[in-house]
Amino acid sequence: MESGTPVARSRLILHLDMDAFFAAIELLRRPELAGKPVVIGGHGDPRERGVVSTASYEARDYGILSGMPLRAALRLCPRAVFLPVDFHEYLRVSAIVKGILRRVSPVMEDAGIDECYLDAGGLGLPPAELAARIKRSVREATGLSCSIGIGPNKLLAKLASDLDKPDGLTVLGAGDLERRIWPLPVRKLPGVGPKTELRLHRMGVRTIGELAVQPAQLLEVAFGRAHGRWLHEAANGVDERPLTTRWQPKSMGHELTFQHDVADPKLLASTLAQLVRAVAAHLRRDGYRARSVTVKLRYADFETHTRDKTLGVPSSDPQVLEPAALECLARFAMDKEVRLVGVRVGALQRAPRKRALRKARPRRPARRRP
DNA sequence: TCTGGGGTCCTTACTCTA
DNA sequence: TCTGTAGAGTAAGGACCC
Repeated sequence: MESGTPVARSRLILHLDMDAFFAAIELLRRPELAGKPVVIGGHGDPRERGVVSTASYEARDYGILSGMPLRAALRLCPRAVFLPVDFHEYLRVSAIVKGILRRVSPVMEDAGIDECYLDAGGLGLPPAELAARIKRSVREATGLSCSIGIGPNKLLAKLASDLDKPDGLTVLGAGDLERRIWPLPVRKLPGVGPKTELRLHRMGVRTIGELAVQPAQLLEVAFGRAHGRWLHEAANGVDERPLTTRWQPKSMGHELTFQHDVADPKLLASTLAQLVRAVAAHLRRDGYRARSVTVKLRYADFETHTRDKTLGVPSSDPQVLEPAALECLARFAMDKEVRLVGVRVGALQRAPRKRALRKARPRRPARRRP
């Protein structure tokens, strides 16, 4: 564990990350699986199409990682226990953890089902003690362990929480950027995925420290303005992003990967219609209307394309959304088999609130304009 | 031999309009 | 009236995150 004074001005941000969250919850429900390699993903059948959501630390020892095809995980460890994803249960536990955090500080950013940020400034407790208390509360309430990182901004707090996993607690202080962050591979930086990593490697940049000394202008030319600037600032530990305490959805969608590739246009259209109805129900449940509809197809060769349409009037009505989606579908080339179809609606607007529990009344005629 | 699903954000290209 | 252009809106794709 590290402790020291925060690197920059006044901010003190805490990042909490649950350890192997899905797998840990399943182990809690099935104690007999403790110590065994457990893989959570898809419907729990490793012969089906699907990927690994989370693997227990024992499964990770076999090289099983999140995002890996279930079939590949099965080959790496045929004796692993495969379980389906039980999202509802994970959401329930997630809400307990977030409730604990919100009671500590109202300035809390929900950053996914198993992680969040907290503004830990001005709470009157030394950072390490605060973190230890939170870890204890989470364990008492859920039986689960988490890792916590504390730093002067979201970026460094997140990197800190990853330095000592599982069940870790890291406070990054002055001088820790150069000593503890710069030696890390660039891939550890949020915003550096496989493509950016490869391009950086080709530039001879392998560590965050090597990235930090690249001229900002060079990175902006190579990666575009926004991304290039972020890479430069992030590598230097600079991150001014505020905590986002309220979240508004910008789009909603559903997609489905077929167990076997599909060539039948009727099956494709009926599947799309089902997905549209589900999305429309989602919109209505949450009180939104959408003005754009995007249909996505992934062909058997994994090539992925989208077609979209902007509606004249925002809607959550499946009778409006479905024809728009089918119109998009008709614009695709159908010369290859399809493995995935999806629909997403965007440009969301809040639907006017309905007066609930009121009996239907004859509608007042629309008022004439003067 | 394979590669889920739910999202966000950014870039580029194109079209329309003032 | 013609031409050039800036900006908004739209469309499509790519990269990334959990």
